[in-house]
Amino acid sequence: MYKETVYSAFNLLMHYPPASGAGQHPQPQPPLHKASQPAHGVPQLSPLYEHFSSPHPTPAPVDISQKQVPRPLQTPDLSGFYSLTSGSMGQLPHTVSWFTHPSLMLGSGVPGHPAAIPHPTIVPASGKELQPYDRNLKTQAESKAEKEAKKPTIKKPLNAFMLYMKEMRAKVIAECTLKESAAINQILGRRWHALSREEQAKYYELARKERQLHMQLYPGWSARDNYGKKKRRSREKHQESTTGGKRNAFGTYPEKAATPAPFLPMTVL
DNA sequence: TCTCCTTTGAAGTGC
DNA sequence: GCACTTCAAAGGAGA
Repeated sequence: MYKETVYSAFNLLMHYPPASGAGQHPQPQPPLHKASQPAHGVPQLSPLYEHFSSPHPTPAPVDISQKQVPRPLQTPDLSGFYSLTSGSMGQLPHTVSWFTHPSLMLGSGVPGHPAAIPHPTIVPASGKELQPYDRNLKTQAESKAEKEAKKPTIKKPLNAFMLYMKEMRAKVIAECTLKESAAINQILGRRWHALSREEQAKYYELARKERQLHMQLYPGWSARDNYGKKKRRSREKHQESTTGGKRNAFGTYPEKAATPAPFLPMTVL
């Protein structure tokens, strides 16, 4: 099974090799707002890749009126949203994600909201559902740190690529019979680079709206709040994986790819 | 059970 | 202002 997974991913990557060489991170694309053509270095699609590539239809203008959709006063049915990859966003990628994305499911988690339903971005730090208070287990011995750890965590809003991954993951899994997320994410990363500016713009716009909404819902929240809540691998290991190289004698990573300037279309205001 | 892997982008930190 | 770090999602693999 694992072999199949590896072979599948390998075949796909061989047909759509990294722009900057095997094992390397693709070179950052020029800022999209500066490029009128697909970024330099983006390889032409092979027939195989074309098979996997499923360009989005020309995006319809984002319907801002979606914001006005009445908020549910009862527990929202999250099934559609958590089965997002099986349908909702895939079918209505240009309008629905605003309302169906986990962190955008309004009507819950808003302080003082009558529904008092936890917002989907709010999860226990453990990542598991909150359980009723257990008197038998809770003692004074429970450390303050542990209590802190069990406080609900407000997640970061998803960026454009994360929104894209969420929408396309199921499709890649179905097409490639892959299940391993690391391999799937590699494929999605290459697909992302192969998207047109317009297609990417759609996701940048969704991400921008999500950030705005997140700020409105949680005015005092900072990404720093979640720092240290995940145990991270060693820095050196992470750097080697993200730069494709080891630290030099100066302790730096000379080939660190610069982050392309974000593309912030002003089409919807 | 927990962490890593793997991707991009946003945001935080440190100098 | 730049370079670097962390965290968002996902689920299999391995310790």
